[in-house]
Amino acid sequence: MGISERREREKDELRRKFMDAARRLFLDRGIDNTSMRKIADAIEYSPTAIYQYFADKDSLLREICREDFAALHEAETSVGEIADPCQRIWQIGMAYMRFGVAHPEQYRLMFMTKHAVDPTPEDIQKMSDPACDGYALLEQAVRQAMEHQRFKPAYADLDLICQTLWAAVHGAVAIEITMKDDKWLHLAPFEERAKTILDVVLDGMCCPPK
Amino acid sequence: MGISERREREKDELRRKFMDAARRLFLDRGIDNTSMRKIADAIEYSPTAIYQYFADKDSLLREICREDFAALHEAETSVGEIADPCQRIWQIGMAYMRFGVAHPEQYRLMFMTKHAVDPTPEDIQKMSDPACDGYALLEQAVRQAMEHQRFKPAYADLDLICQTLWAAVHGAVAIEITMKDDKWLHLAPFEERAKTILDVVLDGMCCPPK
DNA sequence: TGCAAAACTTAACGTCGTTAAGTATTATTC
DNA sequence: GAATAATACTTAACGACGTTAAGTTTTGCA
Repeated sequence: MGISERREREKDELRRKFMDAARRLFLDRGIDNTSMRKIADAIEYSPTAIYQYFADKDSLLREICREDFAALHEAETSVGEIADPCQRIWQIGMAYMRFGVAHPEQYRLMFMTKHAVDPTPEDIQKMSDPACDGYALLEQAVRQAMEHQRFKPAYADLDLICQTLWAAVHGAVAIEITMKDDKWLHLAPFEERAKTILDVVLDGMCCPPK
Repeated sequence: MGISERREREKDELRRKFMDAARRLFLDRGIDNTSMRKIADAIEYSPTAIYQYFADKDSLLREICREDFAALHEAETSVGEIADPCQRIWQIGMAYMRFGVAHPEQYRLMFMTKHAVDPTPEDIQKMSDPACDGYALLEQAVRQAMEHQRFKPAYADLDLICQTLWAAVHGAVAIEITMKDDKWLHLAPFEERAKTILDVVLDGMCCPPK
């Protein structure tokens, strides 16, 4: 039964080619200027061939998005082990923001676009695993900091702390992505803004190690 | 010469009607589901009639956006005079965020969409006037707080402070707008998140009044 | 009343996402 | 090994989009 396996393999390969072509075009020409037709054309297939591999454009986008989440997660874990939990949060935040500005098109797709996705049970499991999901990773770091009493008494809600941190870094990235070319705004250099917001937020929430 | 004045008036009225119809549709059906054709149809004109009043769809969007900025500014000024400069910043921030979540489509257009606008000289003047522009209003409040030595010594750059505040509130609004319907996220109630991020950021940057 | 300009419409172009029908190619069955 | 069934892919088409060009009606003025 090696035949059907080869067929399977070929299908996977073509699927891969579609996704790679799509991602390439997204990055090169922007997501809005990338049509199904252009994606197919890039690998010399007819536009409708895509629909044997992806239900529609949104599904294709979602699959690419899924891979990007994995990439972000890797960027976040690349900070490695850091003893001080607050320092660790700081580094994760910086990794997040650097990823965002380095991959603006992906970031826009991941966090600035509404997707009507109903996550599969499998997704849900992955998402609560710090080894897979970026948010879970942050949660883990925050939980550690909480255990070491590194947050001021006013900040005791795990979700709220995480979402506050997330809002801060997301705001910084989103503003950079959307506004960096705007003439009328004198934005400070991004690294400076990124570091400042993390400093400020952590300074606002944390207390020194006992 | 009353005739040409009446004509002028009529042009303005029709222009208004196009803009009102456009905004109505944006709010009702979302910005992406609103086409030039539908806008024209809504007030019983042919699709191409619009192009006598607006160069293209983007121009129409920009004009609507301009009005929304005025509305946001009004929301921000409605907090009134508050003696304590940091309290004032807090209130402006809350007004900003409440505006954002109350008018998500507009907010998306205003702050989450890239516009390649070259501001006119007139625009530039308006934008530096706290009586017109929201960012200038924030800047003014921050400047006042600086004058009263309400920021920690580490935070002495006006632009950086403003942009840090902005990133925080923008992040909160943007996450709410984009993610509020996402199943897999347990977002805390918005008001809570909004208040927390302002508390945290101001707590991180400010020191008590001398 | 005739004419020029302005306001508006119709028709069209090239784009898009997507579906349905058709055609090759491949695997399976006799 | 030829006939049949399934798979993979293409062609053609639909209805929608933003926008332009050409045509038509309406209007103001001589």
